[in-house]
Amino acid sequence: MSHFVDLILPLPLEKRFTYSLSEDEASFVQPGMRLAVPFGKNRIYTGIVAEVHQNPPEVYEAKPIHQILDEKPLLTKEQLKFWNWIAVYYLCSEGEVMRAALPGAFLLESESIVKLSKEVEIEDVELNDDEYLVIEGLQRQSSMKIQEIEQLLDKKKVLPVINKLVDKNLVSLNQEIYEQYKPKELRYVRLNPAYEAESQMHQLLDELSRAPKQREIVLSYFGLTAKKKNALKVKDLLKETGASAGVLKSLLDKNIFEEFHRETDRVSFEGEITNHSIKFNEYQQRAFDQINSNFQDSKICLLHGVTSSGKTEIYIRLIEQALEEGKQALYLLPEIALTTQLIKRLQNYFGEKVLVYHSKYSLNERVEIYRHVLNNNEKGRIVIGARSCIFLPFQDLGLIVVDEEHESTFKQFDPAPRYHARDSAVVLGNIFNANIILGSATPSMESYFNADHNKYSKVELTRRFGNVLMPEVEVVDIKTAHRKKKMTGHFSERLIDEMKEILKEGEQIILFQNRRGFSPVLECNTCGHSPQCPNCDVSLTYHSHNNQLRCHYCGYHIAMQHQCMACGSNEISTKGFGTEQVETELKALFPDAKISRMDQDTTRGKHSYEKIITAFEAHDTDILVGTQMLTKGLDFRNVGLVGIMNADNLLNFPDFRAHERSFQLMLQVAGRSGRTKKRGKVLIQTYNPHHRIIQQVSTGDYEGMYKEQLEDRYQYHYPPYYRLIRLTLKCRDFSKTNDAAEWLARALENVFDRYVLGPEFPPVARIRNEYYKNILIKIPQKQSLGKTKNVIHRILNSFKAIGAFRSVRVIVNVDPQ
DNA sequence: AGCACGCCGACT
DNA sequence: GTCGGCGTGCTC
Repeated sequence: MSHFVDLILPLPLEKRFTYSLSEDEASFVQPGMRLAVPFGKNRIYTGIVAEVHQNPPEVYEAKPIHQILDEKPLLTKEQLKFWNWIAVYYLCSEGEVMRAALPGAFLLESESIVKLSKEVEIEDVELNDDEYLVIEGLQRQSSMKIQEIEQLLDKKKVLPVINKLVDKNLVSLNQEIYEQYKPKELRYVRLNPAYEAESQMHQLLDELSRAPKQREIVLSYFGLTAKKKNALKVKDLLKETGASAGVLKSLLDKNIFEEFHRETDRVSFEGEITNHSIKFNEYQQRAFDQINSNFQDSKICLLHGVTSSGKTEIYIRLIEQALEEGKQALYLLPEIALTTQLIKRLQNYFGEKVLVYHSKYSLNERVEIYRHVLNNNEKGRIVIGARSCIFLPFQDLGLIVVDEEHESTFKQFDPAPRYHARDSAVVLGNIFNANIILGSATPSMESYFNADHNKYSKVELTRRFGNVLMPEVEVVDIKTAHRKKKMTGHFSERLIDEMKEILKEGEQIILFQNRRGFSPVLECNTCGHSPQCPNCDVSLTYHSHNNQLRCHYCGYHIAMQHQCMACGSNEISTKGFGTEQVETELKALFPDAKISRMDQDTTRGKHSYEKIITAFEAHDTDILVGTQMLTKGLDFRNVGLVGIMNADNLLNFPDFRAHERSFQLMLQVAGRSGRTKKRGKVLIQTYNPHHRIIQQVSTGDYEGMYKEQLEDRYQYHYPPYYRLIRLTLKCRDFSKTNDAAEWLARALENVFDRYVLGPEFPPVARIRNEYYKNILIKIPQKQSLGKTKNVIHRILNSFKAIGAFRSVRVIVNVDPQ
């Protein structure tokens, strides 16, 4: 009987691929294991076993596999099920899910290696220049990668050259597979057992009398090993004696010491559990009890708690509860909120049971965390991290916390799978029958709607911890202020006065300026021309720190221009304002204050984000200017005032979620103010002081905002009443993009009729010299989601079959944010 | 996605 | 003449 295996390969291809297995292999291979398989002419890929079976493929001969990479499955049954759900729901391939889900180090790929054939007489063979260079190179370094040969010959197509050499039997072409994960090893030393007897020991010390440094090391070794019996790290020994590595080396060379290596764990927590036991206030206690009783009949609970109402303590107790039942817990956070503050808090409580999983972590660290979770180790019982955490191989998940559930960064934008971690977590939770808690001070419309319609249960926390009052919000009308000439740059008189007051009292200030879509752009005062990016349809923005004009989309940059490129005029000014300009104006207004800025430019380095935060916490900064980064779960104690520089550029964003977003953002920034005893203050500068959202922010009226927005969403057919799928077409050829979009929209309209919108150019219609066009499909609640997706799938397949549109790519985004 | 293959214009 | 560009088709 022959055996076959269906594999998921990490490619954007829909199909699984079938390979043949030997009898032995078939008895060993299980779903979830990794296999290395040949793919295409000369490549090797890592595939995941989806199924082992005995049905030979009908139209082709299955290739045998190359190698089995795992002893036992790397993926659980639950994961395979979950991957499949993501692929079906978000209209992408399982292979794309695989790429997102597995730490890169698990995906071995082959590389072609060229080697010199053995025992050939090169002298008698005729070689051209390129061939000669390759042979000469191989005589020097025995094997070369294709890329190295490309460099050597300084051309791109080297394969013809290599093939000729292979034909002449001079070289061979092999595939080499790399295991990317390398266990971290620590160096240890021990005394050569020959010296262990007491007499030998004395003799040794005598021998070393003329090498005092070496003698000292030996003595310290005895000292250290006497205390604890286990092996001694080289690092510790050298640290104790202060001797150099050289001295130890001579002892090793003399065979007095022996060196050996041991694998160690990269992910470890070295602090102490301080375990400040949690004291709930009555409101927290009530919420906690309510959540627990809700979990009895509904597994998903929305925790709506105002800023600093103590949601984290509730999460911690819920996690503790899950652990007591012997289960694992997952704590999801939006990317930007991965603050050390929260992680420390959890680690102080749970010690090394907590692991942080994050895309910024190294290849190797991620592999180790993955294994800990897979083996259901003590370490890693609690995983905290951003969206990709949902792909870890949980064995017995008892609780998922989705903190700041309204955050749109939970949605992956690019590349596929374009999944929403909150929504996917709900599905993951279902698979494990786990409890799920979605928490936010400003829940998303979708989640609140679900709670409203009894899909989720809901618990409210309306009091701040320690009964601190919600900040007092004041709206400043800058239209009037401008008219009355009471503005200094972008600062109203009210804001300046308030800031002076706060600084006098030694408190801190946060100023919020949303940069999105509103960066400083150069404009000629004579002809109105502003420099454009040659590759994208956007204006270049001015960055003062390096005096450059940059494109935010493709990274194109030129030096700052002092003459208009169109008319040559010298009168150029910057329009729009970002954090940088706020900072400059601040320095003029408050020359004595210590000012710091937090935005994409200042947080580029690995720890720069942390540095800014720490400096602010330590009160080394008086005024912090920043973008939305400021809003994310930072817990400052001494902020007396939060200023929102301009609320209007948030509100006027062309998106159906703009109002919801503005409300959430403003309320979240406002929440940074006054977290200790004293009541904080928030100043909102706006041209539209009577805008409903501004009013709702100033009274903290979530319910009002929700009701009103819901009305709009109903009226204009948007979520949560309608689901959305956005198709984006992308191509280097402008008219092809148009034609293809038109074709696709018509085909969709045939089925979905008026629920198809577009095609439309997005706000930025050309990026990196590629043209974009969007089609939006709205799906009414009663329409079957599955069937709709099947239809879209079918239409996309007919689309791909049209030769003229072959160069047009279609990006599918389900539930676009 | 990668990669081979094939066709076309631009140069040593 | 060859090199490198890109469009097309295929991968068990």
